[in-house]
Amino acid sequence: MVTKQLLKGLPEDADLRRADSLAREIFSDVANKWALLIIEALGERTLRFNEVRNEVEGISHKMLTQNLRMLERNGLVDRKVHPTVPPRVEYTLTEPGRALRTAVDAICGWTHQHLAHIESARGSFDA
Amino acid sequence: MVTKQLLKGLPEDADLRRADSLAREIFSDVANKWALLIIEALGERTLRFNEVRNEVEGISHKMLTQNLRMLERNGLVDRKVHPTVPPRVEYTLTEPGRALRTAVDAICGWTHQHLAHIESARGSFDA
DNA sequence: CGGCATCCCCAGCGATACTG
DNA sequence: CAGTATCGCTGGGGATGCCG
Repeated sequence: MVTKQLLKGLPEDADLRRADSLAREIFSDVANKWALLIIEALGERTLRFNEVRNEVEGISHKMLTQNLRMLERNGLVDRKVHPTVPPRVEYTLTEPGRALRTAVDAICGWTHQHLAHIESARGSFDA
Repeated sequence: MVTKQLLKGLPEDADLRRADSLAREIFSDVANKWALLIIEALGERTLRFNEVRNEVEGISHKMLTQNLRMLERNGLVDRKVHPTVPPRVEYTLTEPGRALRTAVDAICGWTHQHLAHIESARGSFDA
């Protein structure tokens, strides 16, 4: 199984341990609400900072910068600064970013497909 | 696009607005590190509370209960209590839970496939 | 064993303001 | 317009202890 190391941890080989802890780190970076929503918002497009902000409902200026930095650092988004005045900064998904987006799409799709089931499950549970 | 409403929000129809806010809520529930790791840990298996705890590195007792409750409430995991002493509580993914798991698998797979790329991207960025 | 409640603390986040 | 910095709060989450 491809995820074995991510979950089990504690392989004996030192290189594997390093790779695994790196994988955990990346997973933690990426598996959070804002990061996923930003990736989904970017899609195939190139957006400016405030355009992303408008696409991602409820995100604060600060959270957006933080997450964009993190995604840039991990090579998931490309940040292009145009040296104009006023500044113009454009964000685009890189190839790895687009690859991850298909997984995010799957989650979004899943969410919509199971809305009804979940709503009724909640109904039963809350009773 | 299947995710349009999740991202754009503000549809004019009242029912759509409700559905969309519900979708956002579910997405926020599900798109977090611990929930995804728990789903991945369960996989096709049935695990007891402390077994899940052992599979999910670093999760606290409290976080595990909270997330399991949340997943149960949303109908993603089934919780079965055996009235024995000491108690025995088993958790299993429901059908929707297993469906979501394929998306989580994709993320895990993606993580491993891009380890090298990400590591080098970090190297450049940090310089 | 698993769950719930309580306490407590720190990091995460929002708000605000200032720079290029 | 975009980014950084600072401040202040609140709530997330860890630790602990007690029940069924």
